[in-house]
Amino acid sequence: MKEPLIVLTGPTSVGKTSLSIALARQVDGEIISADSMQVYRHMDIGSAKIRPEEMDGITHYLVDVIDPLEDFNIVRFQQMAKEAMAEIRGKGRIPILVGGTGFYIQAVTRNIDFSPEDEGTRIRNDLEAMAEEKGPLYLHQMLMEVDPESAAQIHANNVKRVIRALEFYKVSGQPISQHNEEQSEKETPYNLAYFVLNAPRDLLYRRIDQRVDQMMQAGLVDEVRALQEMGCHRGINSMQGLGYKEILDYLEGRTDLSEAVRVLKRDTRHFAKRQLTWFRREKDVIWVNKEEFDFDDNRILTFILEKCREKEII
RNA sequence: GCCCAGAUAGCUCAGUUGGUAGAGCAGAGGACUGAAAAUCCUCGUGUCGUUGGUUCGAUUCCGACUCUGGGCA
Repeated sequence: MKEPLIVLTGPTSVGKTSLSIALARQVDGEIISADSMQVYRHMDIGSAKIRPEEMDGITHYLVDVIDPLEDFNIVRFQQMAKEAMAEIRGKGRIPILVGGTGFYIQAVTRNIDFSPEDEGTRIRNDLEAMAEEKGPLYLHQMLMEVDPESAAQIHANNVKRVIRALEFYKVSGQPISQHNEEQSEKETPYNLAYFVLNAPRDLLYRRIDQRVDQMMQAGLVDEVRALQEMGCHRGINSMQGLGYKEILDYLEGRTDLSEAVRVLKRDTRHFAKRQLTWFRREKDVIWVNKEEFDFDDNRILTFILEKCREKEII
């Protein structure tokens, strides 16, 4: 019998957090955060991080574990998530993956293979410099020569993706297109129940706008200023998060505050849309449309538990 | 009351030397396998304010009207 794993996700501000606590209570589970920003310490308001008192005694993993100046990525996430799952299972409990970073969830549920690459970053810096100097088409040409299949799939303007493909080829000697194809054929090693919480688009957007206003009232500007004083700047991974890059733009005088807030709301709406696109593509996902349950969390929870029983997870 | 300037896509506006129109933003869809809250791609028909006139033909020129700014009384 495969080991059970519950996933609870959905677009930003749909209401995952409160539901996740109730779910953990019901199934005797512990929560692993699948969120690329809540891993960082000192980034509480902007990442809408769960507060300790909200946890209601449920153990959380991968929240507040990385320094904002440190680099974090999907490989480290996958490794730490696997360790957390082992620990939870050791206690006889069920791991629940909760968060909005679809790529991170996929790394776990499909157990994507990331082989070690130490020299990656040096190559990456060289390629970035080259892109800067000679333009995106030049790099795309380079990719065309070593991995025509990837070159056909990746748009030349998508410099990050082109660089990664080139980097992969240089380090492994294998085209990334081939690697990706192999990985995409993998089946999940878990007995999986993958729930995507969703709500009507206009409602979702209204909640996003409201939530940004609440973040501002809660002192987002002060939080970002403190991070700035710790040495954080827009070049590092953690400061690419929504709420951080916009407020940094304001603090560094590139824009005024009302414009920063406007852009933050807009980009958060765009982000929610991209999250939904990602989940639509994932197979074997159970959609939970809140309006079908009259927005009643108890009814939603009952439905989720029912599905978990069907799959013999609980 | 008079004078001037506007009235074109959900919003801000461009434009048509008269042959029924296009940008940005908003919005929608998609990609994604070591930056992923990142990065990238695709998608624009709307009584061109209303109504007469000139014209083969008017959103474009002329008149009247309505509304919105601004100015003068």
